Amino acid sequence: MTEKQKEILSIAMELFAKEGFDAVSTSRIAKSANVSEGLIFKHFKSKQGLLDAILQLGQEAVEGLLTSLKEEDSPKEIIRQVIQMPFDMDEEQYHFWRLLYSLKWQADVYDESISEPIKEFLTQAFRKLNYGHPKLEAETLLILMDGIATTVLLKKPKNQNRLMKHVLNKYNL
Amino acid sequence: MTEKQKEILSIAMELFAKEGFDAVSTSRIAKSANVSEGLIFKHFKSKQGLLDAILQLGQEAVEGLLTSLKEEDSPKEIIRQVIQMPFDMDEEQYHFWRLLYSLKWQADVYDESISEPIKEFLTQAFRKLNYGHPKLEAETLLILMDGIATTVLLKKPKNQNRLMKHVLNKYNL
DNA sequence: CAAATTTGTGAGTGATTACTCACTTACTTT
DNA sequence: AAAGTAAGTGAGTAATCACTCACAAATTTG
Repeated sequence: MTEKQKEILSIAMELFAKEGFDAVSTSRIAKSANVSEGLIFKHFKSKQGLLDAILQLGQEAVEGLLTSLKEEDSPKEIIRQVIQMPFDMDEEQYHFWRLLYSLKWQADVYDESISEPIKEFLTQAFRKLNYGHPKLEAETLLILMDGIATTVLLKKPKNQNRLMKHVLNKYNL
Repeated sequence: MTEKQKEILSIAMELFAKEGFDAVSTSRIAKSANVSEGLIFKHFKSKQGLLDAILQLGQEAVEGLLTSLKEEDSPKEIIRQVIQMPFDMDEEQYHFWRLLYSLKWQADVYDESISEPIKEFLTQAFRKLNYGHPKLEAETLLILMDGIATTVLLKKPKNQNRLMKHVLNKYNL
């Protein structure tokens, strides 16, 4: 991948995440990335193709995270890691997730395939801990994490740490 | 308010909610509402003005809900009502909330003024019930409700009732 | 009833959109 | 070094965008 390709992807992800896919024009992306507009279409075929490439890269990064979860077998540790996830994101992850969350609301593009495997792990973990309704418990925790991710992505609250500890405490961690 | 005005507002809210503010053109709104495009601008000045009018109406409807919460003084009942909120929406409320939630992700328009008063009520309720950290508890519940509202608005899950009862059960209700 | 105001139309506006294309420049391969 | 391929440019395109405006129809007011 060329330097300019990487630059286009990086700038586009940041702009899409901050302002929304529809609100950012290919001409603005080209200017911000110091690249001719034509190059975007040479490499990514269309604006949608550019978005697809961004999502593809992010998806692969997420799968890396999942692998480390898979190797963990202590149920308490699995739950702890899931709860901690939204609280430690670097800037690139931050942009990716913000983009992904904003795309949920665009017509019919919602995709829950990312959280589905995590739900499986959580269900197993709650079952091992003898929770009454492990699947429902996993769904509820995931929904809570979705809410937490949303507030972190949108509001960057100051007392994230207190919130995290409070949630961990609710699950005796 | 004219019939055509109401029609414009209703159609625009539905389209904005389903496809996003940027993705819907004034020309499409006019066609869907069987109205000339000029009329939209005569009544609402700009596309942004149309959005503002929609949000204004929704805001007023929400304030009605808050009033009934205010009159409730049993802490358990307050918490129960907050938890039940996202599970009973009529179609118009559904469109309004979906629009509001999608707008969160547009650049810098996020507005938490709607949930702020609810947070106050909840904090008081948790305090009355001798929870250790009533404010943190209220924040956490609101974040969970935000996550639940998101899944209801996006996925319309089949077993909403089981989820609701599970959450109520977590708060001994 | 007449005047005035409001409601409504539809053809137009310049600006911006995603995208194309003929072309040059840089790098690889033989 | 010659030929072939990939990277990159920038001016152009038709379509669509939000918005305006001169005007007509309907309604309200004096």
